Amino acid sequence: MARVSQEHLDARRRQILDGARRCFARNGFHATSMQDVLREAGLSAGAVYRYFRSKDELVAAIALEVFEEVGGAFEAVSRSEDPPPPGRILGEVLRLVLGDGEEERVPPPLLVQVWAETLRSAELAEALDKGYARVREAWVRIVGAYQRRGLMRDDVPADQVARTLIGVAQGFLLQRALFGAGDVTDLENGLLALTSMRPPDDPAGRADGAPEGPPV
Amino acid sequence: MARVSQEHLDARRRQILDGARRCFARNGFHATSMQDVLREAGLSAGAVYRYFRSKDELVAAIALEVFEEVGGAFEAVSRSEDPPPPGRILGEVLRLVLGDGEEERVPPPLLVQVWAETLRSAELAEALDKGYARVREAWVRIVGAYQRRGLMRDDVPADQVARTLIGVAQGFLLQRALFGAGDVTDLENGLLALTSMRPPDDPAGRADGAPEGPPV
DNA sequence: TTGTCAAGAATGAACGTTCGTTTTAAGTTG
DNA sequence: CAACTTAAAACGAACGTTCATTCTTGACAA
Repeated sequence: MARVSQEHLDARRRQILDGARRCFARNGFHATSMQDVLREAGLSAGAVYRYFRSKDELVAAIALEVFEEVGGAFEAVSRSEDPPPPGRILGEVLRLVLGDGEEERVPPPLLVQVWAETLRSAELAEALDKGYARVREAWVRIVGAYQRRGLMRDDVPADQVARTLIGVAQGFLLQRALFGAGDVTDLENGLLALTSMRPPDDPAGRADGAPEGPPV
Repeated sequence: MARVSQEHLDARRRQILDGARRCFARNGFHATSMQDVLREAGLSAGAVYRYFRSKDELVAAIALEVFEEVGGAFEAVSRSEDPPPPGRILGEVLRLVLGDGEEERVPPPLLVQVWAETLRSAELAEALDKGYARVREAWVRIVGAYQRRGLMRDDVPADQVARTLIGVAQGFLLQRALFGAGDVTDLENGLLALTSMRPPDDPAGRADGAPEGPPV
């Protein structure tokens, strides 16, 4: 038998995934042809189709990887018992997702393509739903900690705040993909300014009052 | 002459755009074939190609429409001299974008597809850049008003706060597209809670101090 | 160690399909 | 009838995928 080592098989698979990632990040899933992927991976059609049964399978594999990496970043920072302010903690998440300087992790354009593809694939939608549920739970705990410590009014359901915070991170990643610019520090500052706002009808700045009527 | 009235021409064009919008919102630009568009619009190939020279032109027309609608919503609410709190004003924007109950405006899934396509098209990227610049200017004015009134610390550049707020709206729209759920009211509440936070090392809740060190 | 050999891995030309678009002919309207 | 719109068939190009073939690998006999 001329069976090749498992490491070799894994490396080949990764080689294909990496090449495909570059293509997909550059041109999206549908505008990238298999020929493009083959060229970028430096392999022939037959070789690639030994590792992935179809283009769809390749797309799904990459999308699931992206979910894993992004979801992992969101959960990794939620372990703290004494959570830092929202701006800092979101900054940590984003630095994990973007790759801290040296090695690039998830290119924001690829993430946008994955979002778009998720709208068309039931399999991806299910995976994203599960990942999102886990992330949301983790962040509900963070918000709960804020509320228990009296740092945040607790008459707003923690889930709504958690979703808003996750949305802030997603919006930042989207802007990174679309406009390139925007440092993580800018987001940290922006959120810092928002969290330190003073309700307009309450110049004293009491934070746990009901400055503008109860939420609906 | 069998020349048809201008109204008829406009109506036909709109009929095509509407059908294509439904298709694109459902399946994305690339997974939608021209046959799909023709069927949905109830027209033949020859008819459609009389109004749009190519599929790309049709895609661009729809994307530009979406930019116009979303950008318009962001700017429409920025006219106020005495801006409401961020949560409320963002709620207004989103209700404009989503269509206030009755008529649907921009379906969030279509918006996600437009974002993805913008990453591949220089023409769309340019249009989005211009629209984003205008929206950002408008929101810098809003944030400036907050800061001038002492409602928000002014040691954070208004542009960074504006971009963060725009990101909140984009993140909400993304979640609407991906998960369907999430009411605009939830976002208003979430932002209300965030803006009423108390800095952790400053229990008194002074809003214009420097509760956790100056921004970088 | 070296040589042999079969099985697995990789190749790339070719296939059938489907795409966006064009062409041609029939239909419609003032 | 003339001017113009619509329908539908047909086109070339490009796509994802397959398959007959060649190359490479690693166990094993000597």
